[in-house]
Amino acid sequence: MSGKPEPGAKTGRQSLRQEVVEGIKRYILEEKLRPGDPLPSETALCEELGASRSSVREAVKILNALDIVEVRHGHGTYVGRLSLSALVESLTFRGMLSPDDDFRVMADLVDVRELFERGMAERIVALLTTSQLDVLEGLVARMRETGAKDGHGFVEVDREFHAQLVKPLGNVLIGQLSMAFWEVYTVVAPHLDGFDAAYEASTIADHQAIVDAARAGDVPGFLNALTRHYTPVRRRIADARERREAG
Amino acid sequence: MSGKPEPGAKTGRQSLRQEVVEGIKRYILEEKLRPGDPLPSETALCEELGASRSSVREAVKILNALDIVEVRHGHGTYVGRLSLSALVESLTFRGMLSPDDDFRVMADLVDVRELFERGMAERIVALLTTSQLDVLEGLVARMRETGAKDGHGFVEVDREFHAQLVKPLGNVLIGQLSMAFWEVYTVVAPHLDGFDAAYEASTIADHQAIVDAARAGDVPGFLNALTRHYTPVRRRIADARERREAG
DNA sequence: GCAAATTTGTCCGTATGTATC
DNA sequence: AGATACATACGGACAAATTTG
Repeated sequence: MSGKPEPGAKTGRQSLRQEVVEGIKRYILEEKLRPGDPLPSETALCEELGASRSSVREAVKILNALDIVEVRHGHGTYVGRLSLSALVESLTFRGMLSPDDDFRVMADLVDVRELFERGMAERIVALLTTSQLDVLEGLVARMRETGAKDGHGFVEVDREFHAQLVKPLGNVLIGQLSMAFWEVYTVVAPHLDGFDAAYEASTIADHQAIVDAARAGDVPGFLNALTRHYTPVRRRIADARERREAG
Repeated sequence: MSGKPEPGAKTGRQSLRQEVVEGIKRYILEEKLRPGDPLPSETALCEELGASRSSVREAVKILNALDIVEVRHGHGTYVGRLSLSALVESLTFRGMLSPDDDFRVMADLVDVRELFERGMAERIVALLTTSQLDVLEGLVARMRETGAKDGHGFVEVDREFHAQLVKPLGNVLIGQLSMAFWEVYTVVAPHLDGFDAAYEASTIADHQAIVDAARAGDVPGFLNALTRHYTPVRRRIADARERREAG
């Protein structure tokens, strides 16, 4: 029980930390805990899993990075929200790291976002209710008001628009991935030198066209509107890339 | 420099650990390191970032979970591969956790995989070279040989097939996401009680049909083949769900 | 508002396992 | 085999945050 790491279990075992990680995961599964439920304190986990506090802490930090566990200082440890925050962190850093390939990361990102909306176009148009369409219309209206003065607010409304767009699908994974990519895009884009973050005036009209086509049940029109919306985004990335290679 | 955590910086700051996380990321960015490049040792990072080993270790473990950093015991710390391993871990656990909603996670997963291939159908058919088609054909042939005797080998070939299918797109994100979802699926599926993991005999024929359509440049046929391939997968998930709700 | 209790955050010192030379 | 450099793990102590009486 003291310093020694269990000389009895000499059989080739993983790092103790990894054992603790699996132990905590197993604990959550076996106790059938749900996001937000409290976990034993660090000292309690030490006893339960037979490890020192350092090992338990490192394990908890790993699970925290994956949003499997949530830690509140001076309060306790809880089951995490299981969001895709780890994907955001990882992809954001990848976008920052690549020295000349960073534009490709952004292009790939936008491609996937467009793919989600194009590929689900039929279902989106069919499933959007009148009230959901009104919400989208309201967001476009907010774009018109916010657009000129507040850049940050505009971006936020834009985000919400695309979140609402894929919502009727009922596929939570698509929604979360879409938002994760959106977040990565907005974080990485400003760091690309020569990147023009300004939104074209046409952006608002493009969003309006998407809503109009959806309301009319016009799938081809919906797809056309998506093309008009994403083309300038792709164009901006390509322009910035050329500008760097040139200048 | 001793025990106290810099009383001078009283301005509302994050946890020191998070500071160290950001510090290490900044170090990699500023030094323009690439995956595989060595990082300073833990003790060196302690000095450089003004933190104790515990804090540095916890920070390194967090970055390790995101594959931003890779640790080799007794050797050193290196820049990670920036894979999507964190997404796999996170989604896998989500699939295991949900008490009755786990089938939905799987269904969402399969939907996205199919969406990738359906949405990119035109580009895939157009971009697949003859040699790439031969590779796909060879994988189908290996399915025929491996199929009966070795279930695990079959699954591996299946995985490789879909990896090769999205490869010509040149969108690394789609390829990695596709493989990540595939991995989650194969890990979670066996844990769903009443889930029939056996592959239908038609699976091989469905893959062959995909190759044939692609070789013929027949996009509608390619889409049909994808439908035939994914329908039984979706059916199996729906069956398992009904079986649980019934039994 | 204060103080006590609980819990996480941070530090240090030391010993051990592992890989390279 | 020995030496060195590194990550792994332990245990104890104190600081900081949060809740509760």
